[in-house]
Amino acid sequence: MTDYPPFAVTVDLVVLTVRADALHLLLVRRGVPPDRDRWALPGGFVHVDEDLPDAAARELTEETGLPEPVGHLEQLGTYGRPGRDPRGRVVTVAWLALLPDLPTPVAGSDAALAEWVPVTRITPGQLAFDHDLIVADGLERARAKLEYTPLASAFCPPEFTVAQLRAVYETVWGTRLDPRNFHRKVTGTPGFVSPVGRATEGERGRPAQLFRRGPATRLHPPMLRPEP
Amino acid sequence: MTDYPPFAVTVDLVVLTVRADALHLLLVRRGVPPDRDRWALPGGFVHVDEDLPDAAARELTEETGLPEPVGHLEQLGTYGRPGRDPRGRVVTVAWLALLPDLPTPVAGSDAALAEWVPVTRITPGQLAFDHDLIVADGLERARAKLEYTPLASAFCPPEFTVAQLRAVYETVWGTRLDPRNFHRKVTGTPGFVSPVGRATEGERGRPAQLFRRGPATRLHPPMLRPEP
DNA sequence: AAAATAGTGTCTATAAGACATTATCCA
DNA sequence: TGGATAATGTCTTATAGACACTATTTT
Repeated sequence: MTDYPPFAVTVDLVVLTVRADALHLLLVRRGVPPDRDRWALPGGFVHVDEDLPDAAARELTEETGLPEPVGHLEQLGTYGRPGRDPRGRVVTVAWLALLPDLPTPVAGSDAALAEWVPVTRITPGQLAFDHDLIVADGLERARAKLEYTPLASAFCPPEFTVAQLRAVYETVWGTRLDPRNFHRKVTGTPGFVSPVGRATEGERGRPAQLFRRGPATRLHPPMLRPEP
Repeated sequence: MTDYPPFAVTVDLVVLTVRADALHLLLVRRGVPPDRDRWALPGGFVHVDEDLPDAAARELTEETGLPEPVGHLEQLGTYGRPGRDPRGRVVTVAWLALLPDLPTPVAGSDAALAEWVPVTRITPGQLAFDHDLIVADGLERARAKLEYTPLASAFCPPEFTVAQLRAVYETVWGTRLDPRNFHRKVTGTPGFVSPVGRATEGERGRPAQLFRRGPATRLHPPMLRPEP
């Protein structure tokens, strides 16, 4: 083992949520060099005896202040270009997290410096290290996954309406979808959503049926983005 | 940097090809401990000043003896469970390579011990380390990517027929596809393949038109696997 | 001529796009 | 009652599945 070059291994998180009809990314302002006072992805070093998914989940709870696991967390990719971190040879395993809009805003130890930033506000070169690239990859992954998985519900609370789910698609894709065709597609695709049997109360207009995430892991057939 | 636990970082390759109507995986028999004499994925340590894609490409050429880059190489995922390698904390970045059936069989320095093994011959627990899991993930990735990308042509020589391309799909998916509907789909999807203008010669039956890989990076609409 | 393989055409079933209508709440 | 939102229905178009037929080569 001592014959081989030592690396530091970190995890970095692309944490996305939908709030106020805009896609938001969780960023932290770096308090220490390098890239001090610049925005960066939340993350940190992997512990000696820690598996990679555990490290990602740990950082996610630390940065969001959420005790229980909600939403969705998956590995995005690994970035290790020499020179990407001036401190030395650091390889980072990036993860993509999709979370509902949290009623409890971020609060916790590391979360004090964390902020939700609309992805439209992020400009190239603004982020520390190679985090621009990682964010771009994460956004494309999220957009693509909505096509052939039921993961849009990861952006929703446990019980949600078809209109809420449609808002997720429209926000993440930046497109408008026909409410009637969307309703037919969602309720007609096996396992996409499961009806709760109750409806919303106290809202404007006709009450909407509530649904939970269904058992399907893939959508058959997929819901494809409208072509440009 | 010295405050943080040191890791070794390796790359491992899931190299697939289609030969004799069967999907084959490139495996090496380990010549050194640990797991000596067991089958394992080709791979090795990342060099100090080497980017991860470069390390993967280097290992690929070393193990296959191919000088020029052919086929397709993409990052598959990163595996770092503590204890996955008895030598210490080793994180491996796994890559998926799709290659045409090479007229020159594997030959080269490290390639002497490399062999093409039909994936149906691989039994659980047969491979070293956690390579069973990596192979399973690689196979699923390859099968899924054929649905919505034109990557099946990465298994073919530069010029190929529709029947050859269909054989790739049938072999990777383990299904039979209707030749006429497949022909319509391939030639009708924009950018999937580009006609060369020549045909095969000296084969049995009517000569087949030759095609090259088209400019598309995604298939619209995708070619979905037949449901079970 | 027969066998083999390539390519085209036709009909049907399924799903998506466009859009009208009805249903049920709150103010 | 009117405004707002949810849900259903209809028509058209695009695509996939099933399958018949024609075309061009080798033997």
